[in-house]
This record gives sequence, structure tokens and C-alpha cells, in this order.
Amino acid sequence: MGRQPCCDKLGVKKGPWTVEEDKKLVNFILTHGQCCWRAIPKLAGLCRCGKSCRLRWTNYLRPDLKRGLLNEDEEQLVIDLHARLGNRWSKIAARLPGRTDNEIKNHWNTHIKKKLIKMGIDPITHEPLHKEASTPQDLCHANDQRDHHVEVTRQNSPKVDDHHVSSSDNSNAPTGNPSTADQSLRWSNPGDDDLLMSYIWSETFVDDSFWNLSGTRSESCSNFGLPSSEDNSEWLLNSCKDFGEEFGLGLFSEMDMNSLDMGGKH
DNA sequence: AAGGTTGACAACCGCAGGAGA
DNA sequence: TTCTCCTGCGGTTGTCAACCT
Repeated sequence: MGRQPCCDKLGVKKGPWTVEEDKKLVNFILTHGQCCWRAIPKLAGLCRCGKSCRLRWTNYLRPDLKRGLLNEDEEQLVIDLHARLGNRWSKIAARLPGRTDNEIKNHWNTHIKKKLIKMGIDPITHEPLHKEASTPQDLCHANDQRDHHVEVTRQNSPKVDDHHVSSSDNSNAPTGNPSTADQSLRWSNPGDDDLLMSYIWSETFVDDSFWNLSGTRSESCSNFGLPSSEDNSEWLLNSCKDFGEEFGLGLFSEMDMNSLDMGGKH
């Protein structure tokens, strides 16, 4: 028997998400939690498949996400982790607080890959590109660069905690009501992302007195408020705890880089 | 100004693995 | 043990803005 498709092909919307859809999804998840992705679109009133909802949440709407380009330290960390783990983006992302596997994958393909090639380093093997580096100077330069990046990574790796999200980095905090623009329009301008997130979060929760933030369990979840019901509070507390454990507190303190999962498919 | 090209990123697709019945 | 469902993952495609001619 064939595998059941993740969603009905008919009547399921595809393509870019609208602000309204984002609001519905965020609202639902923070009200009910991430119960069952397949059921969420129906319950939330979305004409999307569960998979699409999950992707949208994990890659874009999650409140703990950092936005903007990876900084230099993060890039070096990605390079180092890629050298160890290969294209296991989820594992790499797990070590970069507030970054998603999709984001890192995209950044790798559009920025880092080219950068490494330019430096004379094979982005797959992380070995010098002898063929491409046609002159001894090129090779020398490439190796210097490579040594440099390895060294930088070595210096950075033991204190990866430094990369953890600071509260000021979270630009998607509910901070007001920045726009009265047509809500059905897609916010395509990357520069509008912050406004979009502010809008979604503020419209959905601030105006409804949804948020009642009391105390901060961790920096990375400081943008959360606590829904009123017990279940929601529990979910949010767990989420904050998870975020703290996953992204923030003591993440690398005992981590031996050599203990990274190097086996298996994933 | 218009059309074509490129770059960046969001989103989709299909497969694999885990969990539960 | 097998089957089914759900989720996660990595690769790929689609979309759109910026840039170029």
C-alpha cells in the first residue's frame, strides 16, 4: 500500500503565506500547542497541509528565531560543523541558537559555498581545491585562509555559548502595531519582516490581552507571554524550557565536539 | 523604461525513521 | 512482526526583488 499523501491535493493552498494565515497559525499554536500538525490546519481554519504549517512555524514564525544574516562567528561555526557533520543541517542548526536548518542550508548554498570556493576550499570535502587554485600563490592563500578559519573555529567552538541569542537580538518581539496596511497582502520585502512579525504578534496577542508575561525563564523565550489556561501555560513553560535547553543555557558547556553524531544517515 | 538575468530566501517534495496499534 | 501515521530531514523548486544591459 502506498504512503498516504501528507494532505489532500485538492483545496490545499500552496505558495507564500499571508499575514492572516500567519496570525491564524500563531494564534492556534500558542493557544493549543503543537498537538498534531495534520490536524492543525483544519482546527486553525487554514487551507494548508500540516506539513506546510509545520514548516512555516519552524522556519519563520517561531518566536525564538533570530533574523538577518549569519554573523561571522556563526558562519565559522557552520563551516566547522559542516566539515564534521556534512549536510546534516538540522544537527548544525541545533548548535546555532535561533537559526533554522533551512536558513543555514540556504545561507550555505548562497554565501558560504561561494566564499569557500573563492578561498580555494572545496565546500564538500573542505580540502583545498588544487585544480581551481592554479598558482602556488593561490594555493598558499587558500591554505592560509583555511588554516585561519579552522583556527578561528577552534577558538570559537568551546565557547559557543557566546553565540546564544540575546534578548536584544530578537527583533520579532511584540512591540506594537507598526502597520495598518492591507493585511491580505504578502509582506515580501525582507525589510518588512520585523514589522510583519511585530504585527502578527501584537495584533494577535497584545490586543487581546493574550500576553501576561511575568518573569523570564530564559532569554530566548523572553518574548513569550503566558496564556491564561493551565494547558497553555504548561506548553509555553515547556517550550521556554526547551528553548532554554536547546538554544541557550549550558548548551555547549559539556559538549565534546568529538561526540557529535557522525554516524547514521541523519 | 523595458526586458532579461541573478541572487536570496521561502516553500514544497519525497523519503526515512520512530512510535504506536 | 507488520502496518500505518506522523514528524523530521535534506534536496529542490518557486518567487520576487535587485541589478544589469
